[in-house]
Amino acid sequence: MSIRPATRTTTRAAPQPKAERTKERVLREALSLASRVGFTGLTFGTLAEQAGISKSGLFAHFDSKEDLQIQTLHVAEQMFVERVLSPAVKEPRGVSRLKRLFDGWMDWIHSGTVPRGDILTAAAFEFDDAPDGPMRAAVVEGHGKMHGTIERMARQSIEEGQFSRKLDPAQFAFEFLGIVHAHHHVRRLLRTDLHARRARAAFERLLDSSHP
Amino acid sequence: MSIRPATRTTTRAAPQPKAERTKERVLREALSLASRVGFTGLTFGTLAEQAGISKSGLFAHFDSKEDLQIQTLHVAEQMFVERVLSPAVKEPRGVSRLKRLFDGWMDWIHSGTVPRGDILTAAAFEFDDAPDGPMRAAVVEGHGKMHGTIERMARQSIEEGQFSRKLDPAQFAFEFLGIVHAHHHVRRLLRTDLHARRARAAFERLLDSSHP
DNA sequence: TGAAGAATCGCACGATCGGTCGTAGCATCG
DNA sequence: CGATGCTACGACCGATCGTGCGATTCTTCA
Repeated sequence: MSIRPATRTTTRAAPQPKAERTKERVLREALSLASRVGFTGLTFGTLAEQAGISKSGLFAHFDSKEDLQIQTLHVAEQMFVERVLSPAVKEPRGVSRLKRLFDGWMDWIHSGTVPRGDILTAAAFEFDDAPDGPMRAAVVEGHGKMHGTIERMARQSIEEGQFSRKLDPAQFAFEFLGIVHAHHHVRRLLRTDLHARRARAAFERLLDSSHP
Repeated sequence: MSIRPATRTTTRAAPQPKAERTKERVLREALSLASRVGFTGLTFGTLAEQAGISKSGLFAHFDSKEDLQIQTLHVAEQMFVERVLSPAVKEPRGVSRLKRLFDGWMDWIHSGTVPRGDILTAAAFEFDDAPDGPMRAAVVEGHGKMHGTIERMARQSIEEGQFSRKLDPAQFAFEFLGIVHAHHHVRRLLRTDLHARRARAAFERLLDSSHP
């Protein structure tokens, strides 16, 4: 929200509070809309309608649809950090931190508040076969960061003696993300929460076979 | 290919070979196109261009875009059965059959021929958040069949004494499909084949922890 | 070969998309 | 308070989408 648009290259003026307030409101609506219809379905027309603003009025805040998508994605990432990552990092390093991350992620997926569902994983699914572009790059970068974070946590678990020294942290991260993504996918495809326990069981199995 | 369109409800006439030849060719092009741009990107305009036929000429074979998508999907499913499922079922029941299924699936994903990549998993990803409709229903049905098949193979592995009696076949199927889907996703997102070995390692780990 | 009917085409439609532009109103600040 | 310039608006554009329709060409078979 505090990101200044790249177009504001002229003598940086003092913040225009009015603009920032509307932009914040619009981005909130954009997040809600994108979590229902995806980032591709995040249309200027529908967003304008939902935010109670004119279509062309949106262009005062976003240079293009791509710009709108990326800014909305960043808001979502910020929320993910606040709600999932930060609480996890407060746990002591090692397995308990990994467990907290997984639990928090599950809660994030099933959260009743905006954004509904795991909008970041949804974005990754949506843009994995998209042509190159800033949005795809942003999604790939987010995935890389997440993979790195989990890998690091796995490595720390080895150092703490909770994971076997033979464990490959990158392999662990791949499987961790795989479980989350598989759950996300089945949940959306079958429109049921029944598979949360399957994901948990898979995670437990992953932890079991990682122990020394 | 042999599917007679539902519209042909009048006194079933003798087959019109010309139409069937064209339709077969068009469906081949549709499969190629859909594996590159997805089923949503499978457009009458671009398909017409690629197949060397006029846009309106396509409507002689397909009632609507949905009809086109579903028929293309069925062709892909048929190919999957021929190339992956049938060879696997030729193996003796039990673990070897499961291994053959997994290996065949991996080969199918990396196959250089049309369709490129796992178009069925791609369809599942594409329509998991789509509004209800015939195409989504077809995708869900395909997923259900696949899940059931793997579940059955896991159950047979238990009966053969190769899997532990405590194993939950449905959990096994969830994780099997999860590995394939995770691989598919990462492969598309990062545009690299490096993660095939990660998927294989995950599958080996799944088998290991399923043994009695 | 010629008639019947299927296969295909050209053309146009209404909707929706991302995006532009000129302008009016209003918030901000000297 | 009044000038400045940001914010928001309505109208509009060109492209593309799925689809309908009447005309035309080609296949098939008696």
